Amino acid sequence: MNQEIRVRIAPSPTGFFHIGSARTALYNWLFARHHNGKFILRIEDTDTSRSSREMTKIILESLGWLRLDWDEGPGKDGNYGPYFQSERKEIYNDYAHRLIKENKAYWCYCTQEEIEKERTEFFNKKMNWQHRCRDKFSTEEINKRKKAGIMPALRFAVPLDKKITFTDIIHGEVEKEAADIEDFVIMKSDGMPTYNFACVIDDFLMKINYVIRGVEHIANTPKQILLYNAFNIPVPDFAHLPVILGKDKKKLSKRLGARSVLEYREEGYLSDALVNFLALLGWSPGGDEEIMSRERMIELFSLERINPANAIYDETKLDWLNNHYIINRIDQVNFLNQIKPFLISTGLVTEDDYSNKKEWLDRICLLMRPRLKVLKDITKARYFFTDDFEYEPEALKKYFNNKSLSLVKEFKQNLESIKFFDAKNIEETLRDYCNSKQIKAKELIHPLRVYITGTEAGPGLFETMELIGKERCIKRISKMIEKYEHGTD
RNA sequence: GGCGCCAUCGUCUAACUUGGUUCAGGACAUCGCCCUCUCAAGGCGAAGACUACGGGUUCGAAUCCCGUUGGCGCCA
Repeated sequence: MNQEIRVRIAPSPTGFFHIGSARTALYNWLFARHHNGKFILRIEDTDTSRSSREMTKIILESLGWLRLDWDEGPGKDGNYGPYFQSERKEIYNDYAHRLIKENKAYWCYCTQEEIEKERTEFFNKKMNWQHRCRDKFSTEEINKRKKAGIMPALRFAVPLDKKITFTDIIHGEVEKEAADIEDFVIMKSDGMPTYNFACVIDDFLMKINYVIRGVEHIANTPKQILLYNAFNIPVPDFAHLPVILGKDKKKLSKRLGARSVLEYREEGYLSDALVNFLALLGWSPGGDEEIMSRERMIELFSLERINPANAIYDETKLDWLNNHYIINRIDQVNFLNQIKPFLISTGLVTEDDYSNKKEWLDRICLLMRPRLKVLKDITKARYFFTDDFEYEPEALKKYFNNKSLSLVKEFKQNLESIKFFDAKNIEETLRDYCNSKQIKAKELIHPLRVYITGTEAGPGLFETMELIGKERCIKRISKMIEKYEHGTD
């Protein structure tokens, strides 16, 4: 086929843009890029509410951060717009009337209560139930109902004798008897199209030839195929992606800990790491290759290699991947640029400080680099930036005692005599001192770290001290000595 | 209730299309050792899956078929 491949994502701006939507977007994007096709963004905003503008912005921003660029959609006009469903109402209406004219759709004047009642009756008899009400009411009855103000919904008249089959790229053959499908609503009584209807019309008009979406829509597909047939328009190929489940095996949702894509940005995940992680959640290139650049993923991606089983979402591997990306997959300059906003947003430094002390800040960040799961973890380095930090109770319990105090107190004088307070000289001084006292270096290093940083964990002590500076180190030590002597007296 | 989808280590997955090379491979997490001033990072290693269960086909099944169970979803 020489036909250009066109795929789309159609998020609705009612919820938020979470990782499930992001993964669907990613797979569509990878597929389009792999085939040099087009990736289209369509906003399903038929439930027009005030918040939808805001939500649309979030979708655009999320995709932008993930660098999943779309070829047509909001802000990027193509020849098949508009790309907001709310601006396409006339189109749906038009198509609906074509079906009515051909007797393929009919108005349903049943009330909600009547439908409910019918359904329970059938349920109780353990019978399959599909709502059908063509020719149910006489013309007089319909007029009566119209006068009573009942607004009708438009239902599609399902051709009962058919068996619908389609080949899903991920799941293979899927079959469904048309008789098992109710005469589903295509236009609601408020004049809005239903998902199945709008989706078919839009996909057709936008020349979408591959529909890649979540499995929750696999049961909608036969209905949509019926619509394609009714309009006598070409049916696209389908690929139904497995769903991402929470730890309790329920579908990931806001309530069950699904987080918005933008939250990952705020936490300090790298978008490349998230993309890599999401790609692996349901897809694998086949071998042992796991860490891949976007280019590599585009090169290797294929729908056939998607695992049909649902995946449980577990972020531990994402944390590892993100750390790996921070250390190995971005260069120093890029790392420094990316961490800057976190230094400021976490209140560690001000914008002014940043430009004044850039070199010093860079050295701290580089020291912390292998220790960062997310960029926000830079807050662990708080003791570099301010004297106002917490002393960990556990650390104090272990190292804040008579023995360490006398050592630190004495060593303080050696520190004071260091002329060039750099890591090398500090280390030399400390090791000389320990040799002369016949003790192991770590016997002094451990308590000293706690005195100066309040914690047992962190980068090498000598580099740490150099960056904190002679004066502040000595001040902190003095303060602790004083505190100890007062506390014990 | 009907219908549809799914089922390999705790998690993500490879091998399933084209049955034998698999007493099931990799990664994360876990545990141990090494490196080391601690924590990370890095190196090495261990443990972890009778391939949900039960049948069948076959000389041979994780791989093909059927059923059961469980999970997920659609119809409201």
